[in-house]
Order: sequence, then structure tokens, then C-alpha cells
Amino acid sequence: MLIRATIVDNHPMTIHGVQTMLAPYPHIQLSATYTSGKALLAGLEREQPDVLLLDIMLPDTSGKELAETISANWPGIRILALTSLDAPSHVKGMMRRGCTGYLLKDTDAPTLVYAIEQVYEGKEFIEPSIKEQILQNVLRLKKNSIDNTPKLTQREKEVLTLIVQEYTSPEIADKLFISLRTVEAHRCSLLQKLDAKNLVALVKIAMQMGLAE
Amino acid sequence: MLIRATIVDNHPMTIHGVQTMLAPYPHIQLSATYTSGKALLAGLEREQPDVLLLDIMLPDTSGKELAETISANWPGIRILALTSLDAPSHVKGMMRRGCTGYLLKDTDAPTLVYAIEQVYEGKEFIEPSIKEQILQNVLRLKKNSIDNTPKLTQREKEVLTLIVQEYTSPEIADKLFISLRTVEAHRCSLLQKLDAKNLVALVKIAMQMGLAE
DNA sequence: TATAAAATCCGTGGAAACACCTATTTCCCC
DNA sequence: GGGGAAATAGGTGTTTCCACGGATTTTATA
Repeated sequence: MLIRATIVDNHPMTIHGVQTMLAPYPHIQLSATYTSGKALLAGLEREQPDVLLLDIMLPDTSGKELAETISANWPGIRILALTSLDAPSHVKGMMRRGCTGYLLKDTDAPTLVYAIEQVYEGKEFIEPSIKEQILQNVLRLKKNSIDNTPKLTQREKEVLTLIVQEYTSPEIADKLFISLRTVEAHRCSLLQKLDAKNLVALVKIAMQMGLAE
Repeated sequence: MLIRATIVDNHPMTIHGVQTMLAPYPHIQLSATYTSGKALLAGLEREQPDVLLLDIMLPDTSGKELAETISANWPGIRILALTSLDAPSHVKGMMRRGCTGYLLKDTDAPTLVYAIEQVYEGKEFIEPSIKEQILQNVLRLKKNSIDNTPKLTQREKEVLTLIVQEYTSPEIADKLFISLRTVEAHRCSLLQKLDAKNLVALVKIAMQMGLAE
């Protein structure tokens, strides 16, 4: 088994580090290295690796755009995100754009090799700590959410809940047996208290608070 | 170490099954069993267990409401969700309402015991398969989403993206250098194609497609 | 090149949302 | 018992949204 890998990273240090880490493993060959998205796209025309180690923050293109275009144009290339960004939103962004793995730069050689092997075989590999982080991120929303948003009154919470359940103001008025004006008053309070520009912003905030899936 | 456990489930069969499973483990004592939410709440006034095994579907109250009130009124009681529902939304709902664990009913005795022990110590325990399911649910949205929604045209996708970014129709018109009427036409198409009742519904669908966090 | 799909635009009208303002009643807490 | 927050409701007006028609031009593609 010979795995041809390629790396894109604007830090030469990272590239050297990966080269050093992979040196003792002859079955993984770092066939090419690039320091920008443009250089990579140009290089892919000549030579396609099996696995691409892709950073997110690059000088010209962003890693997310690159992942999208590469997985669309070269579906045979497996992409392993290699970055120091551990925020769940970045993980989601990369995985949804076609990456099969996500690794942090502070990893060790065996893990790097294992991740490359897994990704090469089409199996997902995500840093376990990051998996846990995402999970907690999804499950623990309620903690700093509607209950711990002391700004909102009971009634406002009720109205907000009905709003994200796609009820309009007149419908909410009927449902709560109050006047349309009262509902509108609550809506205004919600917009101000939650610093929302409009309905869309309000819904997004409410969903972040866990009021809807 | 003696762990006092209590179970709420409207199926006597489940209760018997748990009793049988826990019998060989003397350090876990099933101190009380209830078949309804009301009975549980009444029983808690007399006796509080260390760990509560809680089903979601109950005749009177729902497990989610129960989890919320119990974790609020008896914060010392650890709650382990024990149900046959494996949908991520249920897991999120229960965990966000104060459960420390989530177990499926098709589990085996050692796992049940381990879960109770973990939860007793305040450590989270979630069925590994469910963890993975939630993770995939979060990460793989894009797959059957905006790209695989062939219904939407390119322009409609652009407009939808701007909508969830909290732009209003006039703002979108300015940004895309098109008429307000055109934007509104795209909005109507979006509402129809995505079967959305209104803006709120549209935003929710868009977020499920991964267009925003 | 013919045809379909996409993208553009308009008129009209009503519903809903949002922004100001004020005001009363209720209820909790010091 | 008085102060303050919450909930209630109204007036007025503007903006945005949404739905019902329609139309033309551009683009892709078979």
C-alpha cells in the first residue's frame, strides 16, 4: 500500500513538521507541498494525490472553499483537514464540504499516520476531543440559554417559543387569549432584549438557545 | 457504595426487566418503581433516590417535562433517560433538561449497571451509537441539503443564503443589483419549493440545510 | 436551432411585522 | 403601603412580506 499525500499550508513550519513526522513511514509519500490555494489547484491539474492535508486559513482562498471545489471536481481525492482551529463551526463547515477527516495540528505522528490511513480508506477520522466538544455543544445548549437568559420574562419566552413554531402574531394572540397588540409588544421587547435586527435574527437566536431543532 | 435507584415507566415489563437485570448487583438497590409521572412526583416527596431511570413516553406527563421539573426541584437526583427512542432530537431534549445519561432499552445488564454508576458519580453516559448518530446528524447535513436540493436554482440559493444572513428583501435587491420585485419572486419560489409557511419556516429549513449555525 | 428552464421585472393588494407613543392593571417585594 | 416590573392594550404609521396575476429576456442544452 502506497499512499500519496499532498499538503497545503502557508506555514512552512507546518509542512516541515509533517514531512518529519511522515519520514519514518515509507508507505505514506508526501508527493507535493503547496503554500497557497492557487498553487494547489494548479498542481492538481498535473498530479492528484490520494489524500490531501488541508488547512483552513490560507492566504488566498479559504480552506472551506477549496474543500468544496476539490470534492466537486476531484471526488477521488480524500481530504483531511489539518488545522489549529477547533471550533465546532469550523469542523462542521469542513466536514459538510466534503472532508473525510479533521485533525488538529498539535497531534502526534502516530495519530497523523492513523488519520491519513483511515481517510485513505474512506473512513471518517475526527479528533476524539473535537467529537466530544461538538457533542457537548449540541447537548448543553440549554445551560446558557432560555433559562439562564434572565432578561426574558415568562410571557416573552412563551411568545418566542410560539414564534419559532411558525405561529404569526394573530395566531399567537388567539392561542394565548390576549390582544394582538400585546403580542406585538412582546415581540418588540424580544427584538430589543435579544438585540435582533428582525424576525430572522430572532429565530436564529432562539434556535441557538435550543428552542427548536 | 449503595446506589438507590428509582424507575418510572408505564410498561410493567420494562420495570420487571430492570429489576431482573439489577438483581445480581447488590450495590444498586431499586428502591421504588412508578408507572406514571404523577405517582413519581408524589413519591419524591417522601423519598429521593440517587438515580432516576426515566422514560420519555408516559401516560400523563412527558418525560421531558418531568426531567425539567425534577432537575429544578431536586437537583441532587441524577436522571438517566431510559427509553427506546433514539432520535437525536429526543436525546438533545432530555440532556438539555437536566439528564446526565441516555440509555436505550435494548441495552444489556452490564451496560445498564455501568451507566447507573457513571450517572451516580455525576458523569455523563450516552449510548455510544447514539453519540455517533448525533455527530453524523450534525456533520452530514450538507449531504442531503442545499446541493442535493435540485429544486433550488442558483439564484434562489443565493437569495436564501442572504435571507438567513438577516438581509431584508430591499437589502438583497441592492446587494445583488436586481429589482425588489425579482427578489420577492425568488422568495415566493423558495416558500413554495421548500413548502414553508412563512419566513420563520424558511429560516428553519435553511438552517437545517446548514446555511447557518 | 428549438425548447425549456432560469432569471429578470411589473401591478396590485392585503397581511404581517416593526417602531414610535401612551396607559392601565396586576402582582411581587422591600 | 409604596415602588417597580410585568402583562395587558390601544393609536398611528411605515416597512416588509406574501400572494395573485402577468410579462420579457437570458441561458443552457438537447
